[in-house]
Amino acid sequence: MQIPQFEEIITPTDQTEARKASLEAISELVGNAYPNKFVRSTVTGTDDTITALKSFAPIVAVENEMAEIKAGLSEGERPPTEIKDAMNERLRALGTVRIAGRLTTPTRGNFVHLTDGISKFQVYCNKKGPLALVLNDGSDTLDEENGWKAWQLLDHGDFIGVEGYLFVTNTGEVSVHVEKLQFLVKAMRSMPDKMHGIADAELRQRQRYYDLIGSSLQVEHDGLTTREVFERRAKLIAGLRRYLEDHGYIEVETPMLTPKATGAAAKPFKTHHNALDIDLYARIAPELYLKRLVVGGFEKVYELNRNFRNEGISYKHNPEFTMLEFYCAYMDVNGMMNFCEELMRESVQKATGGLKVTYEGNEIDFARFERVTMKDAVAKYAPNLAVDDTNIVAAFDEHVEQNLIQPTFIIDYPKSISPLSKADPRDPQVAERFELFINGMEVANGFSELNDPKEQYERFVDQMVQREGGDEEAMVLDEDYIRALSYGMPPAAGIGIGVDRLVMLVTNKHSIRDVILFPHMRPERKGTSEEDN
RNA sequence: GGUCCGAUAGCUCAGUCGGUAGAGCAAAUGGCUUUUAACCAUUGGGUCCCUGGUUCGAGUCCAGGUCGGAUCACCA
Repeated sequence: MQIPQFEEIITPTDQTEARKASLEAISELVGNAYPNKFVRSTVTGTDDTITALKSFAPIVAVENEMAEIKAGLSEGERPPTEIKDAMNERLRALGTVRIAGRLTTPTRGNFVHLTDGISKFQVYCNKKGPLALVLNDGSDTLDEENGWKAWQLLDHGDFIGVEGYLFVTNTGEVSVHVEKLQFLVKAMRSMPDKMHGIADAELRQRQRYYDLIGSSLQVEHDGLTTREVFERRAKLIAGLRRYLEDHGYIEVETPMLTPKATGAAAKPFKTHHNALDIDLYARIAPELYLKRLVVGGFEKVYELNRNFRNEGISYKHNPEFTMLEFYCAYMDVNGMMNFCEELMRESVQKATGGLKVTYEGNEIDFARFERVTMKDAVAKYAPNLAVDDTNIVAAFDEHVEQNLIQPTFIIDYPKSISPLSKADPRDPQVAERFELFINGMEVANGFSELNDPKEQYERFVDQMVQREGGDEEAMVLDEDYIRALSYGMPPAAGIGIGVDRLVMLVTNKHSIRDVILFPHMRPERKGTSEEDN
């Protein structure tokens, strides 16, 4: 086995060497340069994160008042000392603060900013002191000389913890005047460009941590920072969960490793269980498991987790993607569309604060969802095309899909391509099924669930025949699912929602890889030709 | 998988007709020490993605490959 050397992973450069030297010098001053903890103050009432402190009302008030005063001053004129003194008295009354974070600016001079990844807080250090240096055992000594020495050994990107009092600067920024300095960890590599962040998409995705650092240090932004994209993603997902919980749905987890890959039309990943000596497949959909639970009496059930499909990668496809799937007993396809609209409205509102989002120049309005039959949609966008049951889906894909910008439910799918869906009572060739399209992307797929075990069996058999005929994505017969249905599944509607795509829409990201923290990529390879085996 | 585009310093990017490898930020050294992306001066830093070819000479031209991006196909 070839184990790479540390230096092969952390390739020495002038930057790493300089930082190594600075780390050694700091170790001489403080002992172990990797302390185990830093306890933050609770001036804000809770843990004083930088974000909490930055948005703390008394601090915001001082900054706002200073901004007003400064607006009345001429360029370069300093605010009156009495006013500043009064403010500083208010700030000092808040007590001693202890905050920690990453240095966002090189330490040339007395001022630096610390960030917690979201907000920045300014920190001031004066070599005239009083300044204490905290040693690794937590003890500290008043020692301006060593304290200032340590301060100057700090590098852009290091983590420090500081203790001190709050004051306002001439430019009106509330800052911490450092009285005690504790070194927390050294950043051994240089930080990203502060104006541009990480522009290289490959670097951004392979080293998301570096991208996140870069976006937190970056001075100016167009659109959301990487951090904000994933916070918005979390809010959207929390909103989805909240809405379902509030409406009586229960969250479950069904197998990711399954003996049969079925419940959707897709190619699976295959793996092997050694102890049982059986092949298993990463699930392509949780659908059939969730409906087994409806049989068992879970009337409202949902699962929000990953599906895996062994197919191409594109701006809207990642091999593993997050799907929200849920089922509701006694509901049909129309009830499900209504519920889906409300669910999306609530969640989008929670994530973005509104119902309208701008996506690649289009304004998408989640307030209105249209419902159009597939036949009418094709007739509208390809009026001169003669369509029948055999070519309508192809015609739809080719001529209609990319035109559906505003939220649109396409309804009345051919039954032949909907093997788990009930037929429309008015037309046996049509399925009670919809797909939701937004900005030309399929975002959701739902239907009235077929619950007649005999008919479901026959639909599976049709699929198996197509499979034999070479359609690798035709569904696999699941015998236990037929058995489950034979115990009786109440009428029910179900839906699958592509969460990543919904996140793309609310974050204005063109690529699914920008809304997945660690998207799938080919393994990195060294540029040399020496690798073999 | 097809087509098009790209890869140069830690990061962001220039590099003209094929003729000694460049800038800004970051880093080092010295100065400054209430500053708001970039204070001043000086210095160091390169497998120009890899392999091969053409040429007196290749970052630059050619071929093959690697990785990435866009797009098409398939899928959600």
